[in-house]
Amino acid sequence: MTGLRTRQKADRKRRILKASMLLFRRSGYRHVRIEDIAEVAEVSVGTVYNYYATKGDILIAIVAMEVEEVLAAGEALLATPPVAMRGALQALISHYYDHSLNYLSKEMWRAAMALSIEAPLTPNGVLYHQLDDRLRAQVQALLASGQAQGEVDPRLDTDALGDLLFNSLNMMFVEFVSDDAMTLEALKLRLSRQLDAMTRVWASAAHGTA
Amino acid sequence: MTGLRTRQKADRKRRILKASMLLFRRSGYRHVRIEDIAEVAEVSVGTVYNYYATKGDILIAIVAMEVEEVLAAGEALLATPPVAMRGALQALISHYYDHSLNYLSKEMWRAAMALSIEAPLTPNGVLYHQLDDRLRAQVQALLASGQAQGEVDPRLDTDALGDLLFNSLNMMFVEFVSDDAMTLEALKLRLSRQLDAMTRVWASAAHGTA
DNA sequence: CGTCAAACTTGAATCTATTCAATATTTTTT
DNA sequence: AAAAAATATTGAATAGATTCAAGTTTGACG
Repeated sequence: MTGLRTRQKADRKRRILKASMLLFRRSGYRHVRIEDIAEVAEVSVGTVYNYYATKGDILIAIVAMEVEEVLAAGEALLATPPVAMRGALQALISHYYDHSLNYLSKEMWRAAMALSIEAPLTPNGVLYHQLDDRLRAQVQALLASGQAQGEVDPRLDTDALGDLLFNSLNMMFVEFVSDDAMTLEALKLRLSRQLDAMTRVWASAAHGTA
Repeated sequence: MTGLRTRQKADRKRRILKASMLLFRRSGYRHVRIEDIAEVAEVSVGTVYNYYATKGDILIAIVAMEVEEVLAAGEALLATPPVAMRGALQALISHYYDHSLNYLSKEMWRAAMALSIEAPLTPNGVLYHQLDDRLRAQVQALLASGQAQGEVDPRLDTDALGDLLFNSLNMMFVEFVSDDAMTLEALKLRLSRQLDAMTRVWASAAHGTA
């Protein structure tokens, strides 16, 4: 049987995370004070800091949940090799986007991104960047698998193109969360136009239709 | 003749900005307290806030100086239409990168980016995004001019491709400033690989060499 | 000049994230 | 099961950005 202390620890940590999610979504990350979280989680301010080193850590824990789910879904998509690259890319990335507001509000995303940029060497920042790298690798893997199937011109540098595309989709996501008025639809439309521009070229190169 | 008050105002504002640049570069944005700036600028804390609404405003003012210079140099490059698109893009973007550490340290860039993301609606955030948009427009204009000259396949959507490329170069810059060990060389190499991947395809499309 | 209003400056007070020394609880040892 | 050790909790204290009421300085006008 688990020791009392171990159970209490897990329970307190869960309560703190749950309270934070609730409050962050309701009132915004910035506006919520540690004191508020402590109150809802029924612990003291000091205890919150026993479980999470900073307020930002709590937020990044929520981001990690979000991204892990998206990555898992991405793995599933990658498991069945794509029929058409253009559609597969659109599907993968759209899924990233569609899932993004499940746990986090736009304001929470902004705060998380700001954190990861401002303090890239904290455990937080490192974790955030690792998640990004795994997403990037997924996009690159999809392109590589398309190339292996002859869907993509074999002369293309799929790693570089995947890098290019991932960077862009990531930056577009930054702009999406930076603009409360921007819809998912608008975001996906912008993505779509870039995918068209990219893949139209590939096609012409691959089939020699110039 | 200018009133005394007007002159004093300009003088104080300049002193505050100068003191801030000095201190930010020497000790890092985070580490510098408004009190330190006030002391070096020989004004009180309250006065600093009379000229800049927040600490971040001072930083963004420095960023704006930096980016305005880069934009001006970019205009010059655009004035003489490119001979080879690949080289022109590399030259334009390399210039952005090379100039970037003239006024700002990596740590200052990180702080500025974090600010602009976290608070996109403040005058600060808006200004930062406008600067970004002007840079983006420059990349797109270069591509468009290359297309007008027949350097780039006329069927390509240069706005979308410019958007794609700009997003990527911007995100790579984020990663550059997030990693104190990363050199400008490494950054430009990564860019170069993406440009190769992009332009190799265009060339084959444009010249029908597939 | 002398006076008044407008525009500035000032630093003490406020608001929050974070730290830390004092307690309190749980586990281990005897 | 008492004592000692290990581990957690607590909230008061600290630090630094920002605010604001009170006090100054400047410029306009007689």
